[in-house]
Amino acid sequence: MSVTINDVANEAGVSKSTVSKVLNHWTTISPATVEKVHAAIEKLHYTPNSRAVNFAKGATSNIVYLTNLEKDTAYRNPHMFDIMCGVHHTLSENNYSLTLVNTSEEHYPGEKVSEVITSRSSDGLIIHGSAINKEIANLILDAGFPHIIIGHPSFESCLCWVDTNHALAGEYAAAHMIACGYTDVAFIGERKTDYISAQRQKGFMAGMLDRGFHIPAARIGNTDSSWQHTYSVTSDMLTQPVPPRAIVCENNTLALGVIQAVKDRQLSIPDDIAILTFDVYPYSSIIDPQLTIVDINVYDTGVQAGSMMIRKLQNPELLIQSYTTLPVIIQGESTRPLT
Amino acid sequence: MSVTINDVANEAGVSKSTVSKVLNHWTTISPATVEKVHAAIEKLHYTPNSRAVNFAKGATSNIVYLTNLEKDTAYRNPHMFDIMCGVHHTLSENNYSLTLVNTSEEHYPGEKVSEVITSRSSDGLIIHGSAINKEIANLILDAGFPHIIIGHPSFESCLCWVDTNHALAGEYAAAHMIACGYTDVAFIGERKTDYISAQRQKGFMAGMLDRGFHIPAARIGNTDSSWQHTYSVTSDMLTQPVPPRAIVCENNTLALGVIQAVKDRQLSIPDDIAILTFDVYPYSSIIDPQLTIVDINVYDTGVQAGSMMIRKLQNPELLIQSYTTLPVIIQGESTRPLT
DNA sequence: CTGAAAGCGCTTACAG
DNA sequence: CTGAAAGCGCTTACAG
Repeated sequence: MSVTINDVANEAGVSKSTVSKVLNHWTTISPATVEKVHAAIEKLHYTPNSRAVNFAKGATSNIVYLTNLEKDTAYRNPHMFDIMCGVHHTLSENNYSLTLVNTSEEHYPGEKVSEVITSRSSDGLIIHGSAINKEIANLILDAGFPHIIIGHPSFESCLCWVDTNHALAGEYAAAHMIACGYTDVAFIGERKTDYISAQRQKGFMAGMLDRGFHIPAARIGNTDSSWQHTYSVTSDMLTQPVPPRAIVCENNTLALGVIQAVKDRQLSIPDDIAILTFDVYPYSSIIDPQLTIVDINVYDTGVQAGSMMIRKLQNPELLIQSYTTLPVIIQGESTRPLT
Repeated sequence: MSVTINDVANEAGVSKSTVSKVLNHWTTISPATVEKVHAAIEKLHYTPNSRAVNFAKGATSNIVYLTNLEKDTAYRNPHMFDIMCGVHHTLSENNYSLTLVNTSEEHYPGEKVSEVITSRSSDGLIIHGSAINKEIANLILDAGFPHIIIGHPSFESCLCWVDTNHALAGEYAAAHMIACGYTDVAFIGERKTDYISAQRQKGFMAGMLDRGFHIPAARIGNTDSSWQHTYSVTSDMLTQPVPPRAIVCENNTLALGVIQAVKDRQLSIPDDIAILTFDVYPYSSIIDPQLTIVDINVYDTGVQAGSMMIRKLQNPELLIQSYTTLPVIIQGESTRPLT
């Protein structure tokens, strides 16, 4: 039917071993032969059958992206797909393909991972943080299967992972506020037990302190993440004898409550109260006023995870546990340099 | 190294042909033999090497999802990923895997499609409407490669596609308005040349007419999609001697302009003016008031596309050109039955 | 109902 | 620098 390596060998007048070596860029082939083989390939429009290549080489040039995929996941968690696009970009540059595997419909934990590992249908596994658990960790570790987890697993292990440094993003927030001239800045976060919120707060406070400004406890508000609670915590802060000059909100949802509390007090943003938040959310664009945001480039996180996977594949012994963060300030109308 | 079909054959005391037949559910094997083979498989924890299976069968059990993937695609076009999740769901139920291929970084149009087709790395191609063009169409058609396009291509062809019936969604909007008791309903859409807007308008008007209500031209507003224009078109409509009782907005972005125009006139939603729009957008949830929406279940569109692909694979001659739409009314606070 | 044998299209030691 | 041969682990006519 379709043209095979034998047809090319015949056309070029060489053996199929030689054609294979040309295809795989062996350096021992004479330039003249390489030339002949290429001419034959062109003439016959030959493309290697990847199924045969995979089988002979014992590898697939395919990586699995393991995550939870349900109706509406795309709306609720667009970040996960942005990460995926970054992963895809790097892998595709390195001639690897990316296959999706869904853990949300498993019959038992680890079902899909065992399938991937035992069926030898891919060379490595990139796992979104939301899909990792101990069962999966053990399967991977026992099999010695190449993997990268996106997001620090919540349990101790010698898994390979990449994660975002949220404290660093908090420092960026502090740096921006100081650069604008705001020195009395409050922080509205989630519960103290929320990992990301706590990290951002820590980084923010450290960043302020490094620049000579200590943030007192009265300037820190912890909420249960609800609109109502955020509104009331913010209102309390604004009615103190000396209200803060600026507020860092730990996320966009909190920002909605904070903005309303500020507006209801007839205060102007940013002239009376400046506001900064983290992460571009799907609805960031219609928040009024347009907020200044410390955004984490999660696409880049995906790109990094892809590179790590390529390195793992070349050097399976490699233990990777790394923080990779690219924070970006997106300047909105809710902060402005004091003149 | 790992356990092969030969090991299983030895363990079970049969030939590897027999093991293969059991694996492939041939009906000619005696129950006793099937039993023995299964026992051996269990004992050895055997899983077929999918690379070998693919090669021997001349198929991959893999489908490619072709689309544009860039940084921020996930935020700008979450619908595309929701469709993808639907496709993945169906394929995975049928033991097919889904591999992502990106057309946005091609060196020349059709590059990725040729690769997919000639490398025989997948059994079929599902193409998101945004990625289809004539080059790709010709490659697919010439190769006779199994494919489903999601979205009616803009050019004439005998490609297989599935698409959404937007006129039907328009009819749903009309039905909902009438059910609430609103009979004098305006429609605010995009330019007349916008396909989706025109279809929705057509369906809406037909739906109203079917129920005995003719919508006059003065109740139709076409905009250039900008906030400003939408605001002014709406304002004009509201200042007519008899303003409409309800407004159907062709999308959420238009709805933002419409809502502002209504509010600025001190009119109450839905008591003075009821509002309905189409599609759940990422920021639908924070629009105030929460809008009543005719949503298209695009996950279901993906599910349907997946089924179509499975049918195509079983019957390659099948020509599929079908509208598959599952509109859903999401009741918000912007419409309410008149009592 | 079962098995021996050929074949799927490559890669890779190995010999020359 | 090149080629003959074995091998990768299955499937599938075909014969019995």
